This record gives sequence, C-alpha cells and structure tokens, in this order.
Amino acid sequence: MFRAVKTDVRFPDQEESILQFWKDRQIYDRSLQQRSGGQPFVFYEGPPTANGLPHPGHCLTRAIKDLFPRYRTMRGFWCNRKAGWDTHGLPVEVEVCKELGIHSKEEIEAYGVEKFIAKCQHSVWRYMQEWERVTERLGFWIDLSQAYVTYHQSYVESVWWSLKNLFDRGLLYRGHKIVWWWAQGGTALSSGEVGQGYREVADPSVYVRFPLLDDPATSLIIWTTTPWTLPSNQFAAVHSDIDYAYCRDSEAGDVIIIAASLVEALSEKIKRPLTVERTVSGRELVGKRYTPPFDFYESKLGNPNGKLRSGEPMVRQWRVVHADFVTIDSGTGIVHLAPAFGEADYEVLISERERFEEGTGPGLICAIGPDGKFTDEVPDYQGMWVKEADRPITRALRERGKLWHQEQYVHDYPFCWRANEDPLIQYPRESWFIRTTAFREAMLENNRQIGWLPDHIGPGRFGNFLESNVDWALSRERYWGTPLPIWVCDSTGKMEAVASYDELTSKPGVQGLDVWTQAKLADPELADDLKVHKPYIDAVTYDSPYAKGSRMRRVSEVIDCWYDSGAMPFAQWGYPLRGSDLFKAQFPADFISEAIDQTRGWFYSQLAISTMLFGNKPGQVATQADMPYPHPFKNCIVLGLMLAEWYESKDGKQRFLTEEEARATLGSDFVHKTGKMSKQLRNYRSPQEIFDRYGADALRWYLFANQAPWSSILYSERAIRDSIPEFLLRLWNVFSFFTIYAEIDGFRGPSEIRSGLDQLTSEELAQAPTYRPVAQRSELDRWILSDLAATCRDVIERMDRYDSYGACQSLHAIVDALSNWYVRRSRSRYWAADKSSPDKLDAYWTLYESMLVISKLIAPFTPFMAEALWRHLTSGLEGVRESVHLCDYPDGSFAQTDAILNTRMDLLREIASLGRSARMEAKLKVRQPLGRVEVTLADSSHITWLSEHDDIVREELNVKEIHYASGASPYVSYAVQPNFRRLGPRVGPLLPKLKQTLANASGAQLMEEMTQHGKIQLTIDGKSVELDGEDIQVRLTAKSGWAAAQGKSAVVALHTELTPELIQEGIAKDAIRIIQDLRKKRQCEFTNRIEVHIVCGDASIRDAIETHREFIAGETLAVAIHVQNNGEMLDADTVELADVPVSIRLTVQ
RNA sequence: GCGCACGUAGCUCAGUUGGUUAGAGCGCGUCGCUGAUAACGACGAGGUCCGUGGUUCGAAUCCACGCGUGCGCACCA
Repeated sequence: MFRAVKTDVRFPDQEESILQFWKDRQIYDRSLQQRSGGQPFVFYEGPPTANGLPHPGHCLTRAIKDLFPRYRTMRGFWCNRKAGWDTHGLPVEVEVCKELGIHSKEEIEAYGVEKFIAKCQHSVWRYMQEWERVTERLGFWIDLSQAYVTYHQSYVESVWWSLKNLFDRGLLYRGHKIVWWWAQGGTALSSGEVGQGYREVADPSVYVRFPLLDDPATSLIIWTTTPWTLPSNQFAAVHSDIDYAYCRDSEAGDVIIIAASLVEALSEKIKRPLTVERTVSGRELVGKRYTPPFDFYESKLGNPNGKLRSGEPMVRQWRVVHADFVTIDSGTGIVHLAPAFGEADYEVLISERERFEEGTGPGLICAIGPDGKFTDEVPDYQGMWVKEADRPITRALRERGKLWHQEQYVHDYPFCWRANEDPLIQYPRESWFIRTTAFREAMLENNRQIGWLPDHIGPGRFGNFLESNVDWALSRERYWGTPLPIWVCDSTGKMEAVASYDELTSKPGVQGLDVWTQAKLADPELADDLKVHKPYIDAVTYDSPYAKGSRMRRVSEVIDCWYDSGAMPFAQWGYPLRGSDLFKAQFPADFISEAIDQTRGWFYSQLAISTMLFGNKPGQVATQADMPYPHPFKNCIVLGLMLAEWYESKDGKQRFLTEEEARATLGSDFVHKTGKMSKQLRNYRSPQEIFDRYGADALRWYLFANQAPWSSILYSERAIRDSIPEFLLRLWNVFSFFTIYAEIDGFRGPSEIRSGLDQLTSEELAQAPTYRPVAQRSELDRWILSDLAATCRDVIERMDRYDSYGACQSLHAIVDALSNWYVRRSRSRYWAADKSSPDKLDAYWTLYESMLVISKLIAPFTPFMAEALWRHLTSGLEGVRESVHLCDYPDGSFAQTDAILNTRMDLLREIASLGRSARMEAKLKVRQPLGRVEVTLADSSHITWLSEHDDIVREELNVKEIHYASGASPYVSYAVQPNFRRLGPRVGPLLPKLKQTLANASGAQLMEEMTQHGKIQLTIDGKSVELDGEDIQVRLTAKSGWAAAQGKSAVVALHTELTPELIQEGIAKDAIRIIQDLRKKRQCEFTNRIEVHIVCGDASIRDAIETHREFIAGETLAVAIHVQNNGEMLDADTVELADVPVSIRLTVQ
C-alpha cells in the first residue's frame, strides 16, 4: 500500500494541491461541524483594515491566529472563526483621494459625496480580495464567507445601538474642547491616532519680549516653538511659587523678567551677561499687564474691563496669571498662553472666565480657521498656512524689537497618521466625546483579569495607557464612516439617538428616504448597506417631538473607525437586532492576538466599549460573563514587530536588495541591514514570494519556532530558507525513508485490518495481526514511543498556556530523535532479509505509528506538511478520516513515558558522541575498526544497562570491544565538587573552603571513601562536615596522552593500536564503500547483482580483499570478485583505496 | 522628560525559584557516511553574558547607577 516518496519534493506545489483538497472536500467546515457539541473556544478576529496589501507582519499575526484555534479544535473544542474586515475610516478616504488626485474636503465635496462613498466601498472590496488570497494561501482557516464587515447595515446598526445606550446614559456628549486637528482633512483625531503620528522635527524656537504696560522698558520673556500662535496670545503664565528675576541685559539695554534659576542657563544661551537687579516671587507678578506681541485684537477689541464675581472690575486679558503646569524645566519659566491652541491654555482661559460675571470675561481669541489658515481677523497673514507663518511672524517680531532670542528646537510633533506631510494642530472645536474617564477604574480592574502574553503588558504598557485615559474623541468630520446616530431638533437643539434604520423610518413624519430610493433606481448595483451611510442617511429627517413644526436632523459627523472595531464582539453578530444567542455564547473571547501597536487600538477599543456596555451595573447589558465589568478577551498574545532585512552597497547608494541581487550586482561588496518595515521604502519582499519558493509551512514554522512571538521577529528570506532542513525536510526524509522500504518489503500496515479504522489510534492499529504490543518490542521501539508520548504531553501542556514557542522546541526535539537516533539505529532492521520477522515488522509499525502521531502533532503548526504525511500514510485505507485536521490531537496515552529509559538513551547517545569526538581527535576515521574502548562513568548505576547495549556503541564507534567502569581508571582523573545547590543552604560561608578542600584532596581517594563508608568526613575551620553521596558531584577529566573525550557524565577512551587484522578490515570496508559508490554511479537498482574485477599492485590490499571476500561480496551483492596483481582492463575506474591507486571494473548482471 | 521592554557566540535567539563547565539553530571550519544519496550525519573553533558597584558561600539571573537599542507616553508652552 505504500509507494516510495522522493526526497526532492517541492513543498509549494504540494501545498497548492492540499489547498485544493481542503476546498474540494470542505475540510474546514467539517472540522468545525464535528465539534459542534464541544465546549466553545472563543476566538475573535481583530479585523484587518481592508486598505493596502497584507505585508509579512500580517502573516505572523494570521499564523498565530490560526495556530491556537486549530489546536483547540483538534482537542475537541468548538472554535468558530468568523473573519472580519475593518472597512471605514481615514485610511480608505485617503487612499481614494490619492486615486482621484485630490486632498481637501472641498475637493471631496466638489467631486460629490455620493460618488466618493461609492468609491470608498469599492476600494475596500478590492483589498479584501487580496487579503483573502493571502489568508487562504497561508493556511489560515477562518470563515471568510461569513465575514463581518464594518460598513454593513447590520454592523452599523449594532454600533448605533451601543451609541444610543451610551447617549441615553449621558456618556456620549458634545463638548467644546481643544482637539488635535487635522486641518487639511478637516477633522479631529483621537489620542490613539495622534500617538501614531509623532515624528521628530526641528521647529523655530523663539524667545519673545512682552513689555509691561506700566513699565515698557521691562519685558516678560516667553518661549514658544509655535510662533504662529502669538497673534492669538491671551495671557502669560507664571507659577506663584517660582522666583523670577529682573535682569539687566547690558547689550540690549533693557530689563527682562525670567525665572531666577534659569538666568545662568539663558545667559549662556545668548552668550552675554545678565545682571540680576532684583528677584520677586511669581505671586507678585500675577495681575501685571503687558502689551501683547501683536495688536490685531487689541486694536479691534481694546482691552475693556470685565466685572469679577466679587464685583470689582478686572481687565480681561493680556495680563499675568498663575498656572500649575508652569515649570523651570525648559524655556524661561513664563509661558505664553494661546488658549485656542493648547488644551492646558484653554483650561486656564475657562477658569479665568469663571472669575467673571457671566458674559464679561475673556472670550476666545482664535486667529486661525478650521483649514489651518489665518482668518481675516489678522490681515497681515490672512490665508497663510500656520507653519508657513512662523517665519514672517518671527521676522515681524525682530523688526519691532520684540524678538529676544531665536534658535532651532528639535522635538517630537504629531502629524496625521495617514497623511505624513500634514502636521496636526491643537484647535478649538465642537466634538463628540465618550466619557471613558468615568470607567477608568473599571477598565483597570478589567485589565487585571486579562491573561497577557507577555505578562508585563498588563501592568506595564496597557495599564499605563489606561491610567492616563482621557475622554474618547469620537466624532470625525468626514464621510466614510459609521454615521453618528444623533438627530437634533432644529429649533430647540434637543437631541436623541437612534438605534436602527427601522426605528428611524418609523419615526413620525419621516422624510428624505426617497434620496436613497432614487439613487438605487439610478444604479441598481448600489450596495444596500450604503443606505445607512452619508449622504443618504443625512437626508432622513422627522418631526421633532420637542417643538411642533420643527424637524429632527442628523448631526453631520461620522465616528472614529476604532470604535467600529472595538464593537466587534457584539456587532459581528448584528446584536441586539440579530444574533443574540451567538453573542452571548461567544462572549468574551478566550483568545485574541495582534501586534503590539494595537495596545491603544483594538485592545483598548474593545476593552473600553465592553466595560461601558456590559456587566451588571445600571444601564449595562447583562452578558454571561460573570463579573461586574466583563473583559472582552481572556488571553491575548501581543506580538512583536516584524523587522525587515535587506542588503545594500557599502556606500548606501543601492539599497533594499535581496542577498542574490546584492551578490549579482555588488559581488561581495555589500552589507547586511535590518530595520523597521516600511511601505514607503519597500524594504521587504512580498509574502507571496516566500509562498512560491518555500511554501507557507516554511514561513509558519519559521515564525513559530525561532523566537517567542512577542520578541521582534526578523523577516529574513535566508533565515526562512535555512529553517526548512532542520525540521520540515528532516521529517520528510524520515517519511521518505519509511516509504522506500515499506514499498520494497510490501509492508501492508493497517491495510491488514478489515474494519474499524478511524483515526488510526494504537487501539485501532492493534487489530492488525502483525502489530505487537509495545511491551514486546525492542527497547529502541519502546524508547521512541515513550519519548513521543512525553512529547505529546509536553506540547499539550505548553499549548494550553499559549507557549507555542516551547511547543515547537519539543516538536523539533522529537523529530531530531526520530531521525538521528531511531531511524539511524534501526536501519539494519529494515534491511533484514526475512520480511516476516517480528522485529522487522515492529520496526515498521513503530516508525509508521510515530509518523502518524507526529502528523497529528504538527497539524496546527504546519498544516500542509501534516496533511501530506497523513494522506500518504493512510492512502487506500477504508474508513479512515480523510484529513489529519479531522482527527483528535494525540494525548500520549498510547505509551507510558519511561524516564529511566530516556535518561539511558541520552547517555548512550552521549557516549557515542564522545567516542566520535575522540576518533576525530586521533584522526581515526570511523571506517577503520578499533580494538577496544574504555568508558568511565561518573555514576555507576547505569553500567549494567549500558553493557547490555554495547552492540550499539560498538557499531556506532566501529570497535570490537567495549568496557564500562566507574572506579579508578588510568585514563581519567577525578575531581570532587560540592553539590552547591544542596550544601549552600547547609554550610553557607564554609562553602568556598569546602570546595577548596575537596579540590585539593585526591578525587579517586574520596570516591573510594564514599563507596566504602557511604559518606565522607571532613573538617573545615574546626567544624566537622559529613557529606553523603548526594552532597558531592564527581567530574571526570580525561588524562592527557590518550585518545579520549570527556563529557558531563562520562569519559570515553580509545585504544588506538591497530593490529594487522584491524587494518585489513579497514581496507575491506573502504573497498565496500568504493564499490557501492560505483554501483550508484552506474545507477544500479538496489537488487542488481554485479561482478567485480580489481587490479592492484599492493599485496597487503589484495590480502585484505581476499581475507574479507565473503564480507565484501555480501555487502555489495557481488556474485564474484576477481583480484589481480596487474593487467589492463577496459572500462575500469581508477580509485584510491587506502591511499593506493586501484583499478576496478564493475559488470552489472 | 517620564514609562515599559531589551542588551548572552559572526547572525537569530534560549537560559526555569540565584548553584560554580552558559546552550540551540544558522553561518564558518574539519571530517565522516555512501542501502534516506540533488540526502544524511559527526566533530570543532567561536563568549569580558553591555559597563560599574552592591547583596550573597555563590550572580547571565536579584538590587542600584550608568551606557546603548527599540517601543510607548505627553503639561514638549
């Protein structure tokens, strides 16, 4: 039943056909169906932004997201996997704008919102298909056909429902705040978005004179990096408790006021002396009036007095105030306040205003329009973009003698995360907020329930982020997003939230639905989901319940798309209109995983929304999660960033080459670089190239097995390629080996069994007449099965705690053991002539079963390789599950773990390794037989067992005799060391002396004492110490002058003396090797018989061949070997045999 | 500036509650095997565990300070 399989398989091709098989046979669906009664394992797909092509980093995320659901499914859980796509938001709009060659909101309006939205929807679809391709090719099993899509009506309605809930509870409010404003895009951004855009820039840094009104020769000095805010100045802030100095600036000739402690530093900065004339506290400066740096507003408004609540008159602005946030860390200790452009500044304005009677306090001065340009209130700079105004404003200050000092200041400044060239500005704006700050403690508590991997994320990065929570700036003055479902009465301004489209259309006096109907008539292709979007939804109005004759109209904003993604736990089901049961059964998630950049993205949005919405507090929606604030995910693997790797010329002129390209164009004159992946630099290769060259399993294995998932991962083609032989190829070769001999010998395996086959467990296999109980098989068989069973248990234990990296190490080790010890040591058993010998059949059954178990074990990790193995191993069998992914995960119950056997086998392998090391040292090749090996052990307890297995070592090392000993040996010196772990706590400070005493004594003598009395008596510093066998560790050292090698537990010494017999045998083995080589060159079948003619002038070689004629003939399937002293031969090969030239002719019969 | 993480072989990384010979893979070198053969295997070289100080009988591991890298935060005026 088994066909020989080649070792030169092309994995990518094989994977493609397996993909087809999965599709044809609906394996994924069936893997799910057959677990439908199982305990749920809930997985949430964090929706990838359907914008831009997937890059290698996404492959890591998707590979990890695939691994654990596959594993849990095989373990019997029901793991529903619903795909999802994040489709809204700025990224999409920006992409479409690029395509259309437009940028501003005016241009979008001019193009037409309706057409623009349609384009956004199309753009999203295009990318979703690309993503689906990569998802499938990687072997990421997820239900793409049922994917949730954030722009779908059902999704939008879920979001609406949640927003209505928040609105009705007073948690969604409209506020006038200073927001981070993207002027070109005409919208505010959330703190999350702002944080993504910080970049280092050099801004002008100016120190400006604010002359005091009553003493124009004395000026406050303020410092700012945003000169464009100076025309909007309203106050100068000091700290009451800081001391300020009046300094004479000898060169400029005037008096300046700065923080006293900064005089020296500033004097140094301007490189001229400042003479302190007097010092006052900040308190004394408060209330002093100054001339504002520009008079655009003063000339217009004047500076009339307002009326304080105490009844006194008070000038409104352009005076010194106190502010807590003023420090002497930088600047001058006096801060210019432009409340329109700074959150803290704005708060000062509000608290100043509150001192006045209603309507008499300071207003807000704002010289900038929402487009980021100066308004007509400031004619000098009207129409100028803020950043462009910095220079002329600085110049104007200088001309009017107000510029005290100027320099460059390098700092981080936020830019739009989607339009890199656009700096953000703080700007006063009406905006919608969610009162997340009311849930700060709840979110923190929730966070403590989450199993973070790595665990420091919880208290660290994520916890810190929650601690500094601010209200969520939710609204966006954009187009492609979930519309904010708030309708406002156009006469009273009263508002209400709407939870669904049906609710809206059943409002009294509803109008405007025809806008959608008409659009749909005009273009029947239009997706129905668009009707809940702009501009159609904006057209829908209804009668105001608050004022007769008035209409309710929707506010114009859409919402932050991060809210969409965070709503996914319920919105994916359309809850509560639809999918109520599913939502309750699938909340919270057992497992999610994304990269670390989602800390304040999806991780936060999910947590915030769930905390506010679900639980058992008033107004919240109860779920099955049994806690006051349910966390939306129980375990989260936070993945590291993926780094790119490339090659470049030494001068850096040619960059981002592959290794091959570098070699081709630059010879060896190139350097290797690693760094952040960047779309713009295109410093990485498409994952498709890896799939095509090496296959998805190669990438998956590389990602899983080379580092913990949270450390940053190098996306290196070379490293991916190099990781293939050590695991995938090695496993494949073992499999190939098996099939070659199984075919030759006609091993029938489970096809002996008539019925009752399903997953090919050991119980099922045991029905085969030739399958013997493991206990009856050879030790080697028992060992590998025991090791395999231990591996199963270890992998399960690790995977259950999300340690995929550790599980891979375990898998790697078992494949290594199978290939490099089990198969290696068993080879001769497969060659045995008697096809029905129980030992030979045992060997087949053991290897066969091991391969079956391994194919199941690796199935979640490298699903293609697993499937290929399974399909080959089970081909032609009736009733067996047709895919490995339909099987149960092996739990190791098929064999007991024999720890002693494992230890002994390790020891055996170590001895073999040491022997080879000694041979190497003595320059004696393994082919040359040696007479005797002495193995000296530190621990005598395994000697008997080892002696019983000396055939293995004899064969591995090609020696005639082997001798084990643990006592005194001429080849070994002993050093006795204390067992630190044991003795440390017991003798403490005496330990160094104890160590010294043991080192000085004769090791052999100490051991002698130990064997005789079972203990060693010592006196250290007058104190007597008694050591038992556990208290000491014996170290062996090979004495010099011997061909010997030492390891942790043994010394292996070779007798290097070569007798004539040994030499002859060595020559014979050499001859065999040469003849085998020729057989291969002639492309002989394994079974071809040959005749050999040898011509050799060296008598000793002829003798050797004569002596071992039978042996050589047997090994090489030669029917006759003819040896001559001399003579000419046709078609002969000349080779070196034992350093002597020899002619050999091979005749194939 | 503050916070988090990291710093171990040429490279990528492991290193359990502190235990005295610091590991793996790749790469490199030397070699073996030649019935897994366009495969397989062995052996070897290579380390100031970032630095300094401390705690301890004992530190890659714990503590402090510094240096470097990455990421995050923001009252960066």
